[in-house]
Amino acid sequence: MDSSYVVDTSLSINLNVNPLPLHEDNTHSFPSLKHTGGLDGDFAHFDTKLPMKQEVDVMVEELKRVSTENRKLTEMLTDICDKYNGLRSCLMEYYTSNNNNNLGKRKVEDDSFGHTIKVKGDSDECSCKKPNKSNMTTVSRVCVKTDASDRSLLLKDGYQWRKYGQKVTRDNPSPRAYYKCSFAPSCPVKKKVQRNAENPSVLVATYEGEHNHLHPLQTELTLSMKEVINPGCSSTSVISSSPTSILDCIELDCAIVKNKSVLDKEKPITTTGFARPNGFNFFDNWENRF
DNA sequence: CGCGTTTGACCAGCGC
DNA sequence: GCGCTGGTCAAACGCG
Repeated sequence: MDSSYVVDTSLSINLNVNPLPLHEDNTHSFPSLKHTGGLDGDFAHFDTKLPMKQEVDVMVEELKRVSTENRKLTEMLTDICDKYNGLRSCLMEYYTSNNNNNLGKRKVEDDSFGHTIKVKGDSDECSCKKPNKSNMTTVSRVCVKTDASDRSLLLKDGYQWRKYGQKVTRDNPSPRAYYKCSFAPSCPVKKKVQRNAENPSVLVATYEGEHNHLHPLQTELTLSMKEVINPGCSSTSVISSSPTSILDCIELDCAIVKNKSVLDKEKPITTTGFARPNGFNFFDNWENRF
């Protein structure tokens, strides 16, 4: 599952956006394609050589072909969404089963992916100072390499966060910033962001709790999918926006999944394509969107 | 004027 | 009980 999960997210899908050259008869039905000159000249040729009725027939045929393509693309999009949801479910099941195996331990050293760690009675860091209010708290850690000269504690992940505190801790000279999720008023998720003590260019974000709302991009995706289902809405907007949103969501999961090595060795991601040594990382992609 | 950030004060848990 | 520490609150401030 893992390999397909990653491989299937590539953009190598043949959307057949411009299939005209593949159909030999297109050059017969649409004379302008016979030439490589400017559009004006082609259409002039088109206008002068074909009778009106034949021109209409050609355009109707072209319209049918585009409609068919549009339908196929919509089906592909729906299929991709289904596959994505299926893979996501598998991933969540894997997390759940993996966490169940670790319930006996007081502290989970490492889950399989370093993504979501169910901790019984305590957070994953700071072993001991304060017990959590609930017995089971979802805690995840994400390490992101940033520009060493950038001293900000801003870490964009697509959600909306409100900073409510900053503190210098004893074991780390760099301050720790405290954030609450502000996308939904009742969302209990908190985030702590602090630079790695040994490597200040690495931002360590600790997420506590689970969002009780969809990811902002998933919300957008849901709305877009409704447009697909609703025949009254234009499909062009869907085609232009949804696939990137889907792939972005997949990229987010992939990036988090691949943080296992980061959590194991406490060093930043450098090989996934989402984070690079020069400070660019996949969060920059998110930042460009918000 | 609304919203987000900053920052000092305050609170609670833990060790001695 | 006291001091240390991490976490949270809330008034002040800045920005668009």
